[in-house]
Amino acid sequence: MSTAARVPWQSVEREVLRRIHARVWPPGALLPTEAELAAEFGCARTTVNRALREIAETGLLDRRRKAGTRVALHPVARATFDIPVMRREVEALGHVYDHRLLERFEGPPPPTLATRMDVNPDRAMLCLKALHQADGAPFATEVRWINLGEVPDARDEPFDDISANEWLLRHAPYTHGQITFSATRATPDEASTFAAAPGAAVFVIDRMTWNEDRPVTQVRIAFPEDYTVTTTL
Amino acid sequence: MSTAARVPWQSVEREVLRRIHARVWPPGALLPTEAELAAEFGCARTTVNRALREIAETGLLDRRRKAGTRVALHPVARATFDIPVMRREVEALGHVYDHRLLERFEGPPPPTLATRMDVNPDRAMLCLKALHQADGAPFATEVRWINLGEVPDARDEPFDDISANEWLLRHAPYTHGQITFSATRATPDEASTFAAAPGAAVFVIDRMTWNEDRPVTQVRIAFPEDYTVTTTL
DNA sequence: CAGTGGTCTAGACCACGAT
DNA sequence: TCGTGGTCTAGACCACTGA
Repeated sequence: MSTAARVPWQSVEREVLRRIHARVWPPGALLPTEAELAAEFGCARTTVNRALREIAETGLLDRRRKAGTRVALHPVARATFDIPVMRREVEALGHVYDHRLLERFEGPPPPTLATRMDVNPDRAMLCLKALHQADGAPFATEVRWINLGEVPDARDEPFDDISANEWLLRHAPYTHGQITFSATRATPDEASTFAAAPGAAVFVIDRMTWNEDRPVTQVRIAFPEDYTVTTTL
Repeated sequence: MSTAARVPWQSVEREVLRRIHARVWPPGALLPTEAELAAEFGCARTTVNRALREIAETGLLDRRRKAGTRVALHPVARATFDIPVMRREVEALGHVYDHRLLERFEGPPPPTLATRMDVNPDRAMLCLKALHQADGAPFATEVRWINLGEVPDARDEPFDDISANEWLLRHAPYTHGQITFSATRATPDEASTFAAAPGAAVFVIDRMTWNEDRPVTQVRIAFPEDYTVTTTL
């Protein structure tokens, strides 16, 4: 057997993947039932189920009761990214992390943000503008709005020792969120911060989080042109 | 019981998540063992295992034999993106998809690409430049290199009816790949295609795939500024 | 060494959904 | 309707790793 593996469900997974790649089961093909595969591989159906479920999670298999398991016709590439805490990302690159709080005030959020977060546009939120640095050089800029109705303690936190992101992770739980990647032109502030030409491209990560149905925070992080987000398939 | 759920392992998952969010088990806290939780919830240990394993996959729990299960101290945001076939993405937006092959030739790859893909820089590859359109308007530009040593059939395919991506999905299996997101300035070609100012920002998806250890294809897809990639946490 | 999670098994019941 | 996957259970053995 070419697919040596100590863990049975993983060896089943490998063999199934091998057959898919080798076109033994081409796109659209119907696989044998779990029971049949269990008999073939000499293991319990539970083990086959675990293997097929893992593959189905990657989008390569399409499983439906009664219809059976098919090789996906349009295998969507499903990529998982880890969005680390900025400090850890910088340190993982071998640099010394530092951050500076550039500006801080309480005020009404911009109308578009109030709409996006579904908050009262007249209620003041806490706005923080910060700069993340690697070895003393600008690494990313951050503009953050915090919903003081949900996180009142933020008012008493200076955010000079600890970044807002790290503080929020510890003090303000969130149940779900949304992340958006995009490219845009640097604002004049960003361009000068990054010592880039006016109108240079920046990579933007926009992130909003909620605790149940209550908005917690929204942040826009801008990286200079050479920044990339990478993952493996 | 607030955590109603027909499926037991999912109700265990919800209850554990609830306790994490409610700081019953704050970051760093040690959870009871699987056996203890199984006794508390009145279910089999297998069921608790399934629930905790699912949570651990999101990065919220840290599990180790003997050490037990702990709430992660630095919960990395783990986001999964679906990178669909362009046709489907455009159609999902309610537009009519179309694509045009702009240029096609065989030649040696750029040196940087040959290095990245680890191919012989003297062996010709197939280069395709294409434009993806939504309702007749430019949606994205694509520059693709195909390794003819691995996919010789590509030479005989006109790529006028079917996009290279869709054709490759059907005819050239891949076992793994790499995806990189970045922001950069539009090339003059891209700027004129998108009717944007010279040097405008574009969002770039760079993707390379391998079949086992043999490089299959590399593609750079550029989107105009208003394009975003979004996911939920 | 010993405690904890990781996994396997055999059998069972059930929900979904194609026909 | 009834075949298929989804899940649960009870018990078991084992791999890893902290003390």
